[in-house]
Amino acid sequence: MKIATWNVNSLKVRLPHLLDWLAAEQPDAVCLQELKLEDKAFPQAELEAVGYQAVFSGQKTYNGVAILSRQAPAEVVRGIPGFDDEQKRIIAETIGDVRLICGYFPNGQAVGSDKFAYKLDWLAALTAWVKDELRQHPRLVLAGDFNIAPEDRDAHPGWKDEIHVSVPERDAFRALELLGLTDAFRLFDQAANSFSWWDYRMNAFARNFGLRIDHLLISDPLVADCRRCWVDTAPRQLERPSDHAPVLIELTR
DNA sequence: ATGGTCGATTTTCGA
Repeated sequence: MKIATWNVNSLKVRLPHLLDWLAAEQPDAVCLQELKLEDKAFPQAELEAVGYQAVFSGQKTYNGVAILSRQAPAEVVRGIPGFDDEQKRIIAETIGDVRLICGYFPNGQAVGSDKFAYKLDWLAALTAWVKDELRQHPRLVLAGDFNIAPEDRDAHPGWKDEIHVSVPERDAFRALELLGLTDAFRLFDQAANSFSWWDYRMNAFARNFGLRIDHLLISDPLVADCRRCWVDTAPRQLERPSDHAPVLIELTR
């Protein structure tokens, strides 16, 4: 089983890249973030035509998440239960015996800002909910754009003391790991300076000035089954790309 | 050197 996460930064603009990429990689499930479209504009027919069922939670202009899957989705949840939020950032479903949670974590803008406070509140609510989810679903994947680079090696050296790498954000990431989740990427040897996001500005991709902020955290039973985790930089090299690259895991079943 | 680039919507905002 192959599961991916990709912040597409406008599904409308990126649909051709997504369709090409699905054909090339043949993932079993894909978590998408930053759809930036309303549900009525979701390209369901185009995705069904290439063999993917979709569940989605979108809004105009901002945010928006979806999960594509070959298998039929069950137990779909939209938003963090009990956390009142107009921003569409969470969708979850069960495929087979795997619980898949797709999140577009708040950016946070700047350390100490109102949006930063919202980010930390959101992370606390997410963590409490995922703890419950893990009790009910031992085989669980939490995937998405976390907007957190968990360690110094996950940020290019010029990115210091800023949003995405602050102590409170990294502590929140650790709190998710302490629930019994593992950063699948770090189960394996990886090249130095492996990132998943590069700013559109200042030629950041060509200079590999990036951050690793897109993650798949997996529960212990899935750690035993995980054979590979990698960033696919190919779509980031295309014309008019998303600023994020997809990240994938391959499970033995 | 306080810029730069995208995407959706405007007379900027969020990333």
